[in-house]
Amino acid sequence: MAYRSTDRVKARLSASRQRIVTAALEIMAQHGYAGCSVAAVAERAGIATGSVYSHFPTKADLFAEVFRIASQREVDAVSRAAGLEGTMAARITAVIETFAGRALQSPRLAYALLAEPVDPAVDAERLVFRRAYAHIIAGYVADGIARGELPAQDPDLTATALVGAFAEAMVGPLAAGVAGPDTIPNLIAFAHRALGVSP
Amino acid sequence: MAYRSTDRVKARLSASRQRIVTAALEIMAQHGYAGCSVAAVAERAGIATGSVYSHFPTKADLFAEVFRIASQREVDAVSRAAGLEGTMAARITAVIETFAGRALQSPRLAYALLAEPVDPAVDAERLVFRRAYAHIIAGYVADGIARGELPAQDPDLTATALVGAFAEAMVGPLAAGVAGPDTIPNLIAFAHRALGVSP
DNA sequence: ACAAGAATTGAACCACTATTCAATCCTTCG
DNA sequence: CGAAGGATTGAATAGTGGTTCAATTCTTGT
Repeated sequence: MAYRSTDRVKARLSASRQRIVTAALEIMAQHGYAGCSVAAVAERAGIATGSVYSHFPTKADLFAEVFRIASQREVDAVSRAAGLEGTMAARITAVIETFAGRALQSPRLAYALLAEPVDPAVDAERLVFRRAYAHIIAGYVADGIARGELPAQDPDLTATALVGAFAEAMVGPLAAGVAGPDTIPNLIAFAHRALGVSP
Repeated sequence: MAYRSTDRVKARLSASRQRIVTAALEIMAQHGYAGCSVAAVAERAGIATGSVYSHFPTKADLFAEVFRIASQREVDAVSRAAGLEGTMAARITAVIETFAGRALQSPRLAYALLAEPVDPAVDAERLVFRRAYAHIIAGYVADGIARGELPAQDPDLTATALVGAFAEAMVGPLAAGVAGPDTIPNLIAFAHRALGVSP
């Protein structure tokens, strides 16, 4: 027994793995999923193509993780922003401003996460992403109903429908690169009506 | 000049083209876009693989047409149903019942039209489909505002957001194969609130 | 220093499927 | 009928890009 992997090596491996994920994220933000060949990711990470496969069994596994991380970031940002607010109206405003603001900041990445055609295995991760959003919003809706701020409704359906509404409303602007100045306020007004917040 | 294509031949060609489109639609309804290899379409149409290419320059062109036709069918059905109604509330109810009812009738096809990963060139056609829905709804919304049934709002944004909401609310049920019995009524209630129809 | 074994390389491989095309079959018309 | 040209065939081709693996380089413990 002349070799057993040591902490230093383990750290290097983990750093390498991290660099792969980061490289994939950067390429997605720049050229979308379409630009993410394994070779391109490896090159940007500064390793050989084949080395990707000592960290991830398949490309789909790599991008499932990439989507998971990127999505979590978005969901966390929205959750954090909305959590600071007290009323339902303020919360949903924060959700939309954060979601839309961040999407417009990184339009290519947002498009990849929301709508770009991807491998079916990766698409599954996208559904998780959308459900995570819906889950947060459903919590707020249930809360709002309990506090009498909102009329009776199915929190899950409302939340799912709102997530769809937000995503669809952003796809056009994301493709164009900019949103009209009223897009976000209009979307907020839509959401307030849909929730039934008292004006 | 010993040959010039005659009407009978032209009819046969056009019938053949039609059979290709129909075969593609049937396979989509059965196995989704994923099952639609050119070879599979040709076999179902009863012709050789290569013959597809004497009717369509590329697979993407074929499926752009297939999506266009299938989408138009859906949009027409919704438009027809809603057109029979007078009030905004009744119209949007008809839109949702028709859209959701038809989707649940052909879940695999609906999933392919709405959400399945497809070739980017075909994806573009999907956007046209969604915009066509939005356009119809935007007309109703503008009408509703003019008649004082709805509060002031941006008809295009409301319509786009509603289309996203409908699609998102259907994706789960389509994947599961069935919708809970309250999905459609709840979605109708959501849309009524979002539009601001007076109760 | 050296042997054992792990990590890395990157060019070759492979699977998949859209697309092509030489050969063949049909249709038209003199 | 026979020649001209179009339509059809389906096996071969080709482009793409994920995945593999023999060779090489690097690490570790004696």
